[in-house]
Amino acid sequence: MVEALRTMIVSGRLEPGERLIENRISQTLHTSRGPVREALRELEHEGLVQSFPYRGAVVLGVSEEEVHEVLIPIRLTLERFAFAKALERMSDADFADLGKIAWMMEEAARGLDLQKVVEADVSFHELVIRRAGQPHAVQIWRSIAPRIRAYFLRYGQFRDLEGLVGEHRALLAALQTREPDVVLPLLEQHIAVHSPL
Amino acid sequence: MVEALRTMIVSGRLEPGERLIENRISQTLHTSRGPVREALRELEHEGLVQSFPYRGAVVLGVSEEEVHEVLIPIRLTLERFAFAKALERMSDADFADLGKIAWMMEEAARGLDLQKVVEADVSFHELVIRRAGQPHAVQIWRSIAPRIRAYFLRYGQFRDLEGLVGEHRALLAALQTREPDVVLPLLEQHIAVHSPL
DNA sequence: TATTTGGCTATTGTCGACAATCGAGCGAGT
DNA sequence: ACTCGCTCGATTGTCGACAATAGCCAAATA
Repeated sequence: MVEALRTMIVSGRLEPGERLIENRISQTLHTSRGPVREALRELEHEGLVQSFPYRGAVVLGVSEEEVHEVLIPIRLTLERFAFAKALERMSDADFADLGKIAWMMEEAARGLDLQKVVEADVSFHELVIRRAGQPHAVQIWRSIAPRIRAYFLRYGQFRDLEGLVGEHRALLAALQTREPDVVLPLLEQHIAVHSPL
Repeated sequence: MVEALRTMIVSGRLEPGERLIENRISQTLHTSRGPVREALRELEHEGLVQSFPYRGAVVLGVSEEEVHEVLIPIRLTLERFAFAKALERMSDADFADLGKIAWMMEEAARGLDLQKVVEADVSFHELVIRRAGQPHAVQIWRSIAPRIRAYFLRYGQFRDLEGLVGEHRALLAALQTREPDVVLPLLEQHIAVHSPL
């Protein structure tokens, strides 16, 4: 139920600056104001929404500058650590899961379904970060990823989806070598180039 | 009202692993479950609490490894950017405010009031970050700072409080020169040495 | 004895109603 | 014309009651 509202915003159906009235949302979503409030708070913590006491909430935009100068560098710091940490801890089952995600991404790319591609992309990275075994790393990832995703879905023109799939396949292969010197350079290039996801 | 619960946790009155039952909390805080729920969600987004559907929430600990290998590096990335950005935008009134905070910190340090010292420390950094004019930077800071603060208050023994004050005075002076080459090295050293805050 | 099934309790999730607050618009006085 | 204060509508903040769920324990069963 929270998910519904988030996708409404992340997918860009709501424009930045648009007001979010709890009552109206609760009606269109056929629920009460309680869950809506929680969803709004969650989105606020994800930086997609800003709310003012007694005055409501508005959809927040993401500037290119902020993405490139704040979100991406932080993401890089986070993932560099998480990937290095996860290397030793990934099981064969994990690699299989990553392969499955890569496959789903490929399917979505073939169908030009940008939404699904991005979704798979996020899952891929989140799975690795989870395997780092550091709860706070996951926590921070969750608070940053939605913004990058929103930026990509809103302003990102259709890029080289096939190439994106290839990069994740390469990342997976690199992870399987369990060699930091192989994984980290690849990761940095992956994040820097395809800046958003 | 949210603040009350947060300080209960951050200040270490609640042990990691302790269960947080909405009903009990709402009673001890003389409020209803609604605000308590919101507070818990907020704390969850700040990484101080973890909650499981239909099973409640527990206080989360912060491991030394996570602080040093995740939170501090991310904080460094964030502040490096924010300070550089804020340099050009700080007004004399801002410098005056920073001076006031430094003074309050000194008072607290003299009285060995660790809680107040840390509070002033956080304010100092948040003010500069706010002046960077990048909403998302502030957002991320808010989601990271409470954890570092909690770590410091819980496990950090009384350190060189006077020295800490001095470092902030130096930071302020550096900011007033508006020279990145002066500020950034000082900042990096400040964060790295006094690892928490 | 091991296992499953059923109810029971503690706790969170959801709802609708009411209270508090903010800002806009309006009118009176200068 | 301008400012001050007031009322009023829109919206969020708070509350108490009820519904849904997960985990536990005992009883029934093989």
